[in-house]
Amino acid sequence: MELGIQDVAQQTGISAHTLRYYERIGLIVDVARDDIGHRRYGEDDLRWVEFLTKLRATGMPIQQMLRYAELMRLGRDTVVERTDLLVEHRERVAEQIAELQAHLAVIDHKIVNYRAGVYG
Amino acid sequence: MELGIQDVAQQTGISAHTLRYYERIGLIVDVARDDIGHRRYGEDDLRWVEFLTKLRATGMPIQQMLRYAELMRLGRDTVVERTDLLVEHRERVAEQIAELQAHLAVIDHKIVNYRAGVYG
DNA sequence: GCTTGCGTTAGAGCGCGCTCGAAGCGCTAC
DNA sequence: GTAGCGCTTCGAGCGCGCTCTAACGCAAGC
Repeated sequence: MELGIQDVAQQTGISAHTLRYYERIGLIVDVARDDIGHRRYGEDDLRWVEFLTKLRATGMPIQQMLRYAELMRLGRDTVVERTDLLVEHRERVAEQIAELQAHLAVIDHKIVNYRAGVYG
Repeated sequence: MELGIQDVAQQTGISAHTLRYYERIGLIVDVARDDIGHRRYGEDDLRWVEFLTKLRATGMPIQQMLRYAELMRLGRDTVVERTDLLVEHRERVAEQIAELQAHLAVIDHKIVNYRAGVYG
């Protein structure tokens, strides 16, 4: 099962432009090519891109995603470092969620006030 | 109780540069000046800036914050529209939190796998 | 054989939200 | 009086993550 760049774009929600950009900067590597030079993505590529979208959507900077990608390429010896990286990221995201919830409570409070006739 | 720009910067975590920028674009208006032209923030200003930080931290675009600021200036007739704006924003933030939590679960799963000796 | 359409590359440009720099003024300390 | 600091304005610059353009190639359809 091999996919063209538009297939991957459609399935991941990442534009073809951005997929090429990710490859250029090294976030995606070793994408196969067909006889006329067009990219052919395999299932592993698709899974990788999908994981990237999770990291990005949770606010991981591209530099860190690059580091993670590099560790993947270096093989299983890097599992501990990969785990550490993800754990650190998880903690930042958890904090971010907590902060969002706190701010949301303030906004909710404002909404309640407005509905109760407080005009300020 | 009046505050200089550095006081407000310190209390809100927004730099003096950014406070001036917010004023330039109209997010903050009618800041008093002392006899030599320096800004003097009152308590209302401080509360407003603090509310702005909540909106920003939850990802509200500056254009929308400007709209909200404008509605505030237009007085109590705009309470319904202000409420609508905040309710819409609240919903977006709630969605964003849900999405973050879903992505976090995937990352957690990856961490668990790594710790269980799954190397991929 | 020529148009249409999707792919390729390298590099420029963009939108957002700041962030900084330059030039100048007034106050305080020495 | 002069050095230094912190404030002022206005406009330019920046960092991030794309996003788009230009110029071209191949391949299928009419």
